Amino acid sequence: MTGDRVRDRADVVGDLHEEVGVSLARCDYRYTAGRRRIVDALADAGKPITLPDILAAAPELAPSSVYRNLDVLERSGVVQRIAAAGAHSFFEFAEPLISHHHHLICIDCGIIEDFRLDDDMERRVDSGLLEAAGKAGFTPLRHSVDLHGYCAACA
Amino acid sequence: MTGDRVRDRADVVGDLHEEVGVSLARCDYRYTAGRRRIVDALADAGKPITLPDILAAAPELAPSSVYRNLDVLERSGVVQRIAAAGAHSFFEFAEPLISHHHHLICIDCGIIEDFRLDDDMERRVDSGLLEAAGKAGFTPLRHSVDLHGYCAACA
DNA sequence: ACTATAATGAGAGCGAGTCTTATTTCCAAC
DNA sequence: GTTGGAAATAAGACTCGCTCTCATTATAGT
Repeated sequence: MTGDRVRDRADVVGDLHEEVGVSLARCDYRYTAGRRRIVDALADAGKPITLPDILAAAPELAPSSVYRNLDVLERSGVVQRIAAAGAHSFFEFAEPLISHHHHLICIDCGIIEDFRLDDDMERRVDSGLLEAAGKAGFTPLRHSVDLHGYCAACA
Repeated sequence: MTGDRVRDRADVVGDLHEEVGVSLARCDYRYTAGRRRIVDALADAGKPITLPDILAAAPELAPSSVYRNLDVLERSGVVQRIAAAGAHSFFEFAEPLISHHHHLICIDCGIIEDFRLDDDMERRVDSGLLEAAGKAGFTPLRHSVDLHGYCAACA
């Protein structure tokens, strides 16, 4: 029961680490303890977080190393950066490590949360975007749909 | 003929300036020559541009003044800032000065272009987003749909 | 174990953007 | 017109998120 749930979670996290390890190895990067700590912090958060968030979760890490490793993880397709104006960037797992989703961005406190569109809607959006891209001679790789407004806490 | 076309364009730009002036006045800001130059640069570009772009179009402007005025224009609802990771922010007219649209963002050269979805698609996307926002206790103000990939020049 | 290669950590360095302050411009009242 | 007060400007100092450098340390592969 409780034991099983813990076991399950450990397995899921174990799978995550394995997938990350494979992604890193594909680019000739090593999966070091520091990188594992970053991945743990991202997994624990369950939403996009900033460098200070990561340092708060793993104070033993050197800021410069975290920046470098986030860059390595981004290059390996493990994490994705979300740019914020005049503030810290946010980081979260990239697809396919995390299922396709979009962002709720609070224009007051800056927090970013994930949300999913149902498959039908997602397909329609995607085909609409593909069409628009084709007309513009654009080769699309991915799309992002962000909702800007006030989160439950700031409303 | 040619004269008429020029006249028409001048009228459109005149309307733009008038609208901007009203927006600024509503926030007790003045519509100065420097701010007008920025608005002209944005109008001439017809797509999101950066501070260096604005300075290239209007070298007589002081960078600090342009930054300050972009901030004023953003506060007045005239322009909108588009954050870019580790690079200059992009600026363009906000709605309703420019019709609702989305962005094609080249992940190679960084250029940003506008595109429109047809009204039907836009409505569907919007209702889908509203529903998702409601579930999360989020109060949405606006949405952004960006397509990331390679532009015609970089493909 | 040995060696080549990658990763780390501390701090210097970079650059986009903001703040400060003295000066100038604008508008309105007289 | 002149004058007085409020807003805008310009130049540069400054902040801060982030990257680079480099000496040191850890990690494979042989």
